[in-house]
Amino acid sequence: MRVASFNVNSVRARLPIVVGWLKENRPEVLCVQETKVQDVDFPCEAFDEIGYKYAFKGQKSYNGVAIFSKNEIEKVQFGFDDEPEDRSRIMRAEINGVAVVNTYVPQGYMRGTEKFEYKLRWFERLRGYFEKNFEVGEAVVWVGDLNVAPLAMDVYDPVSLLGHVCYNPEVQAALEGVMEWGFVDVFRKQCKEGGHYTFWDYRMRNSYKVNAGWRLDHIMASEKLAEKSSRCYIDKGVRESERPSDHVPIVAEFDR
DNA sequence: ATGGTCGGCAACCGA
Repeated sequence: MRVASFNVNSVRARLPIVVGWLKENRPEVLCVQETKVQDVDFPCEAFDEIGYKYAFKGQKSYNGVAIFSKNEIEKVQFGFDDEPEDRSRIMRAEINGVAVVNTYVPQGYMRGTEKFEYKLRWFERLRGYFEKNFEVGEAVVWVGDLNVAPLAMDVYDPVSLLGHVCYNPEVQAALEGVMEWGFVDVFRKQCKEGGHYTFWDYRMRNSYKVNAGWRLDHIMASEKLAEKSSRCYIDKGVRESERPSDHVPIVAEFDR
């Protein structure tokens, strides 16, 4: 099965791109982040027409997560279990017997702020979430915009960017704390070379052209599932579209 | 490679 993750930066603004990408690629699972739409306004019809099922939770203007699948999406839950906040940042479901967790991790604004502390705490809560809801031996895939570049090779300029909220030792350790539950970075397992990015900042002129990017979007698989991974790639094709997102999809393929 | 652009939504916030 193929599992993909894509920060769409508004599912309505990017509707032709998302629908076109699903039609062309037909993955079993696509997780998206930053849908930026309230549930009543979610563009369901466009996905009905191409034979994709969906589950989503959003809010006005910010955040919002969704899962699309050709197959049944079962056991859907939003948020950190019973906690009311962040229901539009984390969701899970079961698809084809695989547990799928889709997250949009808080960006963190700046180090030394409450928002950054919240981001660090968010990873700690996530570790607890995996411990509580899943067994290390099962097939779990955790994907999303994690807002962390794990290694120096995952940012375009590791010297000047060191200390950024998405590239510093504290967030890297926070991510590592979740990984230690039993996850494998599937892209890094399949590709050892740096310079492969999933995000290019809109605010930096020509960032895409000069490949001034970051690897912030990830597909993490439990060891049992990661053993079955056969490919993992970043799909930059969507960049050819009109009005592309600042992120591109990442796709992982697992043998049955 | 050292800078600013988007999306949502109606003034700026968040990335």
